[in-house]
Amino acid sequence: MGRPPCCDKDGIKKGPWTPEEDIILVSYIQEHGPGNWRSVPTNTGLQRCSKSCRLRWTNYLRPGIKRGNFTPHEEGMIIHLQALLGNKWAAIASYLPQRTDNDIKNYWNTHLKKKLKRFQSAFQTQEPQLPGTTSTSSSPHYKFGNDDNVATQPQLTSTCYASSTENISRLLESWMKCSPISNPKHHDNDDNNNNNTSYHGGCVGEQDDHFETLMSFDNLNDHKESMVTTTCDSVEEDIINEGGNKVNENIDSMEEDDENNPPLTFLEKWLLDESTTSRQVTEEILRLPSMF
DNA sequence: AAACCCCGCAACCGCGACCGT
DNA sequence: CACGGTCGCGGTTGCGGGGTT
Repeated sequence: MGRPPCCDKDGIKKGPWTPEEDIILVSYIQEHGPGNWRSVPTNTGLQRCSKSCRLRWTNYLRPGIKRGNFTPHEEGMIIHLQALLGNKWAAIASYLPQRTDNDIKNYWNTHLKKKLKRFQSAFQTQEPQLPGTTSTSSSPHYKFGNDDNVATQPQLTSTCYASSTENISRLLESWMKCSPISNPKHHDNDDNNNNNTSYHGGCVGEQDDHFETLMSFDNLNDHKESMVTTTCDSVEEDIINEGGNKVNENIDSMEEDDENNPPLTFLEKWLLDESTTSRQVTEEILRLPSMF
């Protein structure tokens, strides 16, 4: 609303981050924890705006990030959640803690959206009745599925980007040796930690596993609870606000079955339980694109 | 081999929400 | 309650790499 961009100031650098900048940022966050982004450029001397620092951290430097291929299961989750929540990438990302919202958004826009178009155009004449659905028009988001090529397609080829991460890892290694991991002071803003759901273990891209080892400070796990609560609330709100419009009958029936359970419970059950009907629907969808 | 085109991804931008004063 | 500052989210852009001609 007329507020000038935070990055308009002179001397604020834009564009790709250098490994050196990454090291500075990571070192600072290791010491102070994520959050209070406003003070990051000041305290680190980085010629970046606070937004840029936060973005760099959440989308690339944050530990536990998985890069590269999306598995069919991840794809199915995204399809499910997009159908449920719409373009709430942050909410979707909270169910795929190793993926960033940006990653998911990009993947949706570059892969899944196209598949939707292909699928819809191909089925405009055929109007298939998906199992478990009463009407294809009532659940339009399900009108597409997995392209075999997508999951197997290498998405992160060897680039200077990956080598940058390795450089950072190398440089950080020496830093870590002489700097025992401090206990980052948590900041009040829960939103800062929305994506910090998996700082421990998990599979990361091969170029990042070294990095992850360096970055796996356990105390960040404390942020989990607030994230889950937030997600639960937002999902519940979405379901209520939209009157279940985006939720097909399978979910409605599940909701009735689980009406004593919190919404998150049934949603997670729906998403994760391989035996649920809706899961079967997705599997059906995932099988469809082989014809394209 | 060079030029061109397409695609994927990292980063930026603008806006709304939230929080403290 | 109003206002200003900060943060997070979603949409968009632009660059670089790979593929094609």
